[in-house]
Order: sequence, then C-alpha cells, then structure tokens
Amino acid sequence: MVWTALTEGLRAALAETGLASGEALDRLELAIPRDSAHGDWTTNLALTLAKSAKRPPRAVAEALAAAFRLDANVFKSVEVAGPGFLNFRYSDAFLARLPGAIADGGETFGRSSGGAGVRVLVEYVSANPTGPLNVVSARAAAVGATLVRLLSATGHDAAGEYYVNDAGRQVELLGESLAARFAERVGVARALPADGYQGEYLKELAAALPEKDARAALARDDGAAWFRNEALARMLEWQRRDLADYGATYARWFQETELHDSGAVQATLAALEARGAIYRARQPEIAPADRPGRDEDADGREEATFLRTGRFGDDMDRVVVKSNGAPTYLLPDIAYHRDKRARGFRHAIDLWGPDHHGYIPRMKAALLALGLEEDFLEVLIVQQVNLLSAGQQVKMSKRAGEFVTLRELMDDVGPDCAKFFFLMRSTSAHLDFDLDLARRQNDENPAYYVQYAHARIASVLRFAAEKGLQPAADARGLDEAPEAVALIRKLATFPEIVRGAAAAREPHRIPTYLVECAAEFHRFYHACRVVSDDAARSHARLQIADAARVVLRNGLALMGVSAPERMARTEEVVS
RNA sequence: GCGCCCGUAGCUCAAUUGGAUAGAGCGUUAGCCUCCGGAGCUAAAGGUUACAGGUUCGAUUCCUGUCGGGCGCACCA
Repeated sequence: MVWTALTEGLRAALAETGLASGEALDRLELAIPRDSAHGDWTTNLALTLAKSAKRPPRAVAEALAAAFRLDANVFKSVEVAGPGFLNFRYSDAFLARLPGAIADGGETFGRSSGGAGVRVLVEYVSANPTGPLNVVSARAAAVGATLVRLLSATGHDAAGEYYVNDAGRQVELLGESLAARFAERVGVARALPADGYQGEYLKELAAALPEKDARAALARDDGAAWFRNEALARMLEWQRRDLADYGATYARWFQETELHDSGAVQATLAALEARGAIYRARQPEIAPADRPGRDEDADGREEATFLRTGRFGDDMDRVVVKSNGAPTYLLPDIAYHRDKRARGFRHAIDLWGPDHHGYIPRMKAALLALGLEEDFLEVLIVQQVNLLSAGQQVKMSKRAGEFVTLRELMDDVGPDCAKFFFLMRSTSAHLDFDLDLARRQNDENPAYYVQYAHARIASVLRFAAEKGLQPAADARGLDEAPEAVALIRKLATFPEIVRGAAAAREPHRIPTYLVECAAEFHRFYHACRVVSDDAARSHARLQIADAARVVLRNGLALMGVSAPERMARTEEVVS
C-alpha cells in the first residue's frame, strides 16, 4: 500500500510538472535506502529524467518534490538529497500504527501479491538415486525449499519437484550391486560389478530384503529387474525420508522413466524435427574452431541425430540420438522441461550442482529450439560446500564412499542450524561450513542469535502477561526513544526484503535481514524498558516487541527454521 | 586453447539487481547486569573493493585486458 501510494503520488507529480513520459514510470525504481538517514523510501527518478528533461537533476527533483502531495497518514516529508534523490520519510502517525498492523497481520505480514499467480516450478536436489544425499544436496534442499516458500509468499503459484534419474545405466548398476550384496548375505557366489557401488548402505539394504523373494530373483535369469526395482524404491524412500525430516517436501517426484514410457521423449524429438532443428550427420555442422577433427572415429560410424543448439547460443550442435539409436541424456532432459511447460509453468527454476554449469548453454539453446520462452528456464548453480572442522577441511571422496551425508549433518548440528548456515550465503558462492561453529550453542553461532531474539521476546511477553499487561497501542503516539523508532522502521522493510529475495532468487537476503532485525531488537530491548510502571508505555512497547516477534517468526518460517518460544539457558561453565 | 563462477577488513561473508560516507559476525582492545533471558549491549581499531584502463551525474556492481583461485569443455549420465 505504501508502494502504490508512492507510485501514484509520483505519477500525479509527473503529470503536474509536465515531466511525464509513459516510460518514466515503467522504469520507476523505488528502493529502501541503505542508510536510514536517507529516509524510508527513495527514488532516483529525477536522475533518470534529467537528461530527457534537459534540466539539472536537482532541479527536476525540486519540482517533483514540490508537486508531490504528502498524505500525512503515511509520509511526513519528501526531501531532495545528494545528486537528486527523492527521499520519503514516514510520518509519526504511520510509524505509531505500524506495530499494531504487523501484529494483527500475523503470518500474512511480509506477503505480497506481485507474483500474481504466475506458475513457477522449482526443481531441486534431483540427486541420482544411487546413494545417500551429501552436503551439496543438503544445501540445495535448504535453498530450493526456501525459494518455493519465497515465491508463494510473493503471490506466485510455486511448486517444488524432484527429478528422479531412474532410466540410466546407473540404476541398473545399483540393482546389480544390490544383487551382489544379497548373494553375499546368503552365501551365493556373485561378484560385485567392476564399477558397482561399494557403500555400506547397500549391505543394509540387502539385509532388509525379503529373503524368499530375493532368493527367487537371484535364481531367475531375468531377476535383475527385481533387484533394480527394489533398490530404486528403497533408495527413493530413504531419500524422501531424509529430506522430509530436513523439512524439504515436494509436490511431485518425477521419474524419468515416465517420459520414456509415455512416448514424451519421441514426441519431443518429433517436435524438434518439425521445427527444423534436427539433422543427421557424422559430425556437427557447428562446432568450435579449435575442435575440428577431434572426433577421429567419426568417419567409421553411422550417422547420429544432431540438434541445432549452435544456432541458439551454444558453442556447438549436440547429439540427441547416438549412432547406435539410443538417445543421449540431453533428449529426455528436453522432454522433461517441455513437460513442465505443458503443465502450465511459466518459469522453471532448476538448482544444479557446480559440475553441471557447462550444461546450461546447451539446455537453454535446446529449449529455444523447441520454441519456449527465453526466460522460461533459470538455472541456479548451488556451489560447492567445504566442511571445516578444527580449521581443517573435512576430506570427502564420493568414489570411496567417504562423505558426510545429509543425515549425519542433521544429527550433528541439527536441521535448523544446518539450514540457517546454508541459507546465509549466496547460492552461487562457495561455502565454508564451520562444523565447530555450528555445533556451538552460544553467542558465536548466528543461527542462535536470531532464534534467541525470538525466545527473548516470547519470554518478555510471558513476563508481562503474568502482570496482566498485553500489547496495545499508546494513545500518546509514537515512542520517543530512537531505538524504538529504528526497530519499527526496520520491521517496516520486511515485505520489500521478501519481495526482493524472491525476485532475485536470493534466499540469503532473508537471514541477512533477520540478523539485522534481531540486532535492532536487542538494541531496543537494552535501551528501552518494556515492562514498567507506565502501563500505557508498557502496552505500546509490548506491541513493538510483538511485531518484532511476528517478523522474526515469519522470516524464520520462510527458511524452514523453527522460532522457539524458549531456549535452554546457557549453563554456567564449570571449567 | 575455449567457456562459466569467484577475488571486498587478519578470517568467514554482506552491500536492496548502477546509488549517497563499502557494512555485519568472528578475532583483538576498552567498557556495561539491584530490574523484563548477558545466547545480550556500547565503543575503538581494521579498506587503493586483486591490478590497469573504459562507459556516466555516479562503478564493489556493467565492458576490455592482466594476474590469481575453483569448475567444466563426450555419440558419459
């Protein structure tokens, strides 16, 4: 509502000053200044208009400021500052009413409707169902689940999905590995495949198999399918349980085999062909200059089916059907994204691991070749995680089956703390995860800092309730303490923070904001006695504290982190 | 050789998608509890934003080049 008041006020001011141009408002940027001395909202409108108006920016700003009609219920002043910024400041009446409005809004405070029902599908984790989930998956799960919640909170129709690669050779190999482990269990000779899965978890899986059925499958020639299906089902159930315990649930687990069985893969190939994006050849028509003749076997081979990705931003055309007639991995992937679009999703946000970034151009190119919108696919790379303990990097080798799993991490530092740490940093940056710091339940741990602020407020509210005091407005108006005003102004920015985080697909803005918000509350609490002999003041300050509680809780909820009413007090260290 | 990501305080990272005097935490130093949770607060110190150019009212952000780190360049999945 503040936002619309501003845009409409500026629209009127533009019309009145004769500076209006239709495009000016489309490009209008409203922002919350970094420095609170610059007001509660700011716009660079005059700076962007100066050139076309052929007047100095400050003169344009002065004219707009003079023409802007202030609604005293919201704004107290509009000032021209710096090179020509327009800074707006909330009125005392607005700030005095805000805590009550936030508390009344409850869990709806922070939500907005700009997404306007646009359907978005967030695909995340999508790890191969061949082993336990690792820490990069844990990071992706925290980010993906938070993105879905952020998008939903901003009016989008968002859903999370897990893509199960159950059609490739890896799952066959998994089945063979499980068969070998079961044979081992019952004393039948059968070697583990050369590149089979070595992990201990397959022994556990083998131990859980129903012996009679498994023995029968072992004896049959076509028993491999039975082991394959058992292995897949049990592995998926395992991943599903770990993710659910971690707080990541999905609207759908999409299995790749569905695409093959339904004919969607072939239909996609036909669709590409119909658009003239397909050709058959021994060599790609478009390939990087530094790579001709690299494929020395080309002449001795049958023709393969190429997709013209080179015409859509990729550096070369890509094979979609091999010369032996089998589709490459790319084709079902294209079919999968075609399916997403066909289901009505306007945006597909994919979270991929760091080793797949080279795959982005060809995937985007393929979808363009298919005729999908340029902004349909958005890929976020979830960067690598380095686990640190005692200042040393924890060695992880997937090949040797030595890596820290999602489950182990949860058991070690707790799901709340793990999620908070993963969400604190921007997704595209490498993350150093300090296990020692995460294990520490004290002031050095930022996850506890925010949770503590929430618990502290809850405690104050309980204390007040025992004295018969409740949050309520103070008829005398805005609290004169600067710390109280600063806190209210901080709380006021929450919806804009959520909106920005969703729009930029940057969940880390939430924990960053919450830490600032908690700090602002602690400052307020330290400077302003909440429960005092002044009943009216107590009511008002309880209302401010209650508003802070709502914002902290809503922010933590977006991250999937709990907001405790109580936390165990630090015990006196006896050392 | 080509491409992508990154380089910000001693360390880990922010900086509202080009905004105003680049900010937090940890660590260091000096302070603050008769009272609502000290898992807290206040203050100090710490910077040529890797480097050199360019674009403009304005650059940590965009462009070019150099240096340094990570990753990727299959008719694998």
